[in-house]
Amino acid sequence: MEATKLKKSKQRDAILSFLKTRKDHPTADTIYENVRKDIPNISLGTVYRNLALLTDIGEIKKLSFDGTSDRYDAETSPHCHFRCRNCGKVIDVEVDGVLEDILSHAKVPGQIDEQITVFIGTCEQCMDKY
Amino acid sequence: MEATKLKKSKQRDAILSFLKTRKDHPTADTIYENVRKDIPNISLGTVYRNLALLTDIGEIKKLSFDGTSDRYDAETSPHCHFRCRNCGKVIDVEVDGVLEDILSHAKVPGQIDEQITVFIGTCEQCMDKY
DNA sequence: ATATGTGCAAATAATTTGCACATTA
DNA sequence: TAATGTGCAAATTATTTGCACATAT
Repeated sequence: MEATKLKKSKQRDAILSFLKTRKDHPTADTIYENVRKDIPNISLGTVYRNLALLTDIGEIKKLSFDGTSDRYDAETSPHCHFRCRNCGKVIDVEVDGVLEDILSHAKVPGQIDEQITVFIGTCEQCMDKY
Repeated sequence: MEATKLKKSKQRDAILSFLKTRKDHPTADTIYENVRKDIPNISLGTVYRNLALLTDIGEIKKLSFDGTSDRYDAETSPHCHFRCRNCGKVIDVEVDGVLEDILSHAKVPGQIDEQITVFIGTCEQCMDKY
């Protein structure tokens, strides 16, 4: 929360650039396993610390879902997510205009900084299986 | 996930009726502490088990937020939530019509069962403090 | 009687943190 | 060289689970 001078770190850079290559909202652990290929002795704690820091400064977004691990997203423009109850997959959903709409209709006792919309259901692949 | 015959239990009844008295989306632990007043030897495990069961059968809803404990809501009609980043409070938001709207605009590769919208920001009380 | 529910305590899973050392500005 | 970042391991927090006993049908 406090303004503190940022120093660059190769760990943070590696975490952010890895995250930018992915559109599937990986967990901290997946990020760890991947960044490790470049920086073998990076620790999971460092991954968590940097993800928290990047989230604080708005470079990335943290997505929390029911029960499971938090996921991270380098795409910060307004969009929604769809999560498959069956396979756990999380994908982006474009809903152009509707977010602004919902914001203008919502009577909220406070100031809104951010809005999260998640659709939950069954994805096409999983529906095909049954 | 499997259909299994439900037996009634006073613990489950107490949990559900307590939850119905609250509009502030309490955590499992808060529910535990309160139900305990009536059923002193109820265990936290039982509270979690029943909350999971009630969620499965759709009697209540489970809300997951950033980092903190899951919260539970006995109000199952469509509505959104507002969460104060500062004090953690979660309150209901009425957005009549907009949810249907967002659903009809969303192009999702699958079948949607449920939709969750959370506004995140600073509540009035917290804004006054600064 | 038999399936389902419970209490308890231990186990798990995700995330955070303290501390001594490393790195950046 | 002073502030910030890291690795490691231990600690914390939330939640789940195994098991023997209790309760509902």
